[in-house]
Amino acid sequence: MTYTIKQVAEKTHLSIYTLRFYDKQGLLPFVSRDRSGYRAFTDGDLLLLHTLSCLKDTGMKISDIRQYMALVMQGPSSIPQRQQLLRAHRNAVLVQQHAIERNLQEVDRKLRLYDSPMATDLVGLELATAREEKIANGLPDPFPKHI
Amino acid sequence: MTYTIKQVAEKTHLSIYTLRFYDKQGLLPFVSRDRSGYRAFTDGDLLLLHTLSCLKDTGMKISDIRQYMALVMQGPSSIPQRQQLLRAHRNAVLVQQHAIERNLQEVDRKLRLYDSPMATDLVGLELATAREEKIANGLPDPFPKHI
DNA sequence: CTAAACCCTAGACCATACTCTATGGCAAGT
DNA sequence: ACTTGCCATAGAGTATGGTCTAGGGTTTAG
Repeated sequence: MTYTIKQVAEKTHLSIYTLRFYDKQGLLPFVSRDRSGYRAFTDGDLLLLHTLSCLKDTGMKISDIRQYMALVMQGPSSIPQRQQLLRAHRNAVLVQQHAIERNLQEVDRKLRLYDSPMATDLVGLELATAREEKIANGLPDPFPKHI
Repeated sequence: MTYTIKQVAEKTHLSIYTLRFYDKQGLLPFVSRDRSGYRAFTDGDLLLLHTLSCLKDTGMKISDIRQYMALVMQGPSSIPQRQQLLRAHRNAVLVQQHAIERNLQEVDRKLRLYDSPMATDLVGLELATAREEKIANGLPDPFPKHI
C-alpha cells in the first residue's frame, strides 16, 4: 500500500505545497516515484515524515533537517552523527523553552498588575511619571492628552 | 538623563538597526526626539522596551506588539484591552510550549534508541524493512547501497 | 474518447523580521 | 573650519519558510 501526496497531506496536516517544498529542499530523499513520476509514500515514509514534523515543530531549521535525513539515508553507520545533531537540537530547544518561561513570567506580572484593584491608579501614575520624565528633559510629551 | 540609540542598543542587546526598524513599525510611539530629531530614550522608555522584548521573545508578532503599545499610549482606560491581548498571547505561548514538549519527547525517544546497545541492529532492521516495502510496491530503492 | 480529478515541475510571489547602504545633517574636539 | 563620530531617513537586500500559478502529463469513470 502506498499513498498519494494528497492522502499524505490529509494524514499529516501539511499542505501538498509544503510537502513538495520539503521534497524540493531535500527533506524527503526517502520518497520514491512510481512509473509516472508521481511520489509514492509508504508507511515507512510516514514514520520519517512524523520525525520530520517533530523536528520542524520544535523549531529545527530546514538545513538541519536535511542533514538529519541525509544521515538516516546512510543507514546505521551514521548513528553517532545523528546523536550529535539531535542532542545539540534538544539542548537548543531546552534553552529556548527556559527563556520563554522567564519572559512569560514578566507577562504574568503585567497581567497581575492589570488584575489588581489599583490597576488604574498604578498605570496612571506610571504614565504621569513617564510624562514628567520627558518634560524634565526638555522633550515633547508623546502621550495623547487624555479626555 | 536620556540615552542615545547606541546606548540603548548596548543596554538591550538589540541592534541599532532593529531599534530603528521597531520605531518605523510603530513599536516605539513613546520615544521622543530632541531638537535635532535624534531619538532620546528615557528610563521609562527602557522599561517599555523591556516589556517589548519579553513579548517579542515569547514570539508575539510585531503587529500585536504595535497594538499593545498603542494601548499603553492611551493610558489606564485601555487596561481591559491590554488584559485581553496579553491573556490571548499567554495562552498561545502555553499551547506552543506544550506542543514543543510533546515533540521533544519524540526526539528523546530517538536519542534513547540511538543510545541503546542494539541501536545499530534496530536501525539496520528499520532500513531493511523500509527497503523491502519499496520493492514490494514495485518502487525504486532510494537508499544507497551500503558499502 | 472525453472530462474530471489527480499528478508533475519551474518559478513567481508572499509574509515576517530584520539588516544594510546611500545620502545627508549635527556636534564636539583640535 | 574641519575631521570624526554620531544621528537621521528612505529604500534596497537578505533569510526563512512557505504558497501559488502556469503549463503540461496521467488516470479513471462514464
